[in-house]
Amino acid sequence: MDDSLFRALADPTRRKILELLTEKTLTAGEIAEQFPIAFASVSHHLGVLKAAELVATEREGQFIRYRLNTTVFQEVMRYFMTRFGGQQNA
Amino acid sequence: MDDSLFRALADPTRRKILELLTEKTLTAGEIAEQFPIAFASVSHHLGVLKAAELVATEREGQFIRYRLNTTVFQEVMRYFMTRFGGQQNA
DNA sequence: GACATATTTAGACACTTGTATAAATATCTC
DNA sequence: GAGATATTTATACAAGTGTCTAAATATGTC
Repeated sequence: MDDSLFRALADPTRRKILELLTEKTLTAGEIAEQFPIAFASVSHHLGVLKAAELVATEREGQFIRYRLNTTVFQEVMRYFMTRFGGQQNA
Repeated sequence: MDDSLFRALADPTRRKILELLTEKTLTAGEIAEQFPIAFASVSHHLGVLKAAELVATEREGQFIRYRLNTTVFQEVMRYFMTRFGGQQNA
């Protein structure tokens, strides 16, 4: 399991970004304006999420649109299910 | 969702410890001897895991026995399932 | 109590991380 | 091309993290 994945999830701002993206795709600016930190800081977080392949991007003119990469979430869930999720309760 | 939980999961040594504990409960020493780092460093990791309530402990004479706390893993899985499970984002 | 074993805690240190501001890059409109 | 908007990259810095060695605490044995 890739270390960058869990490290990316270890920051609350980044998890909030991911949660926003479950609603709909958003541009970098639309994401940034929902946080009290500098745009450049949000951009840094987006870079971390992208490096972990938790999100994917697509340029739309001057905007860059972010969307969840659901594939990687399935990997995360499979990680937990196979190792810790199994039979002990459910 | 508690931040300490994801931070605890963000280190590969700690994830390995958790995986060891899925097999069976282990004492601190039994865990530590499986890693190339100092016992004190493993003890630190165990403290992080315990603070995140991913593991629980029980004293057994001079030993301290660690076991998984499956309840918290269920919370992690529920987090992923409810937010990112099974929805497609165009 | 004295000593050995098991484990944690205390400092110290290098490295990483989240943030900020400023500069750079990309695209659009004129 | 010039200027405006959108976003990233560069740089710096305080705070956090993982590791170490050494010291402290807890238990068991004599």
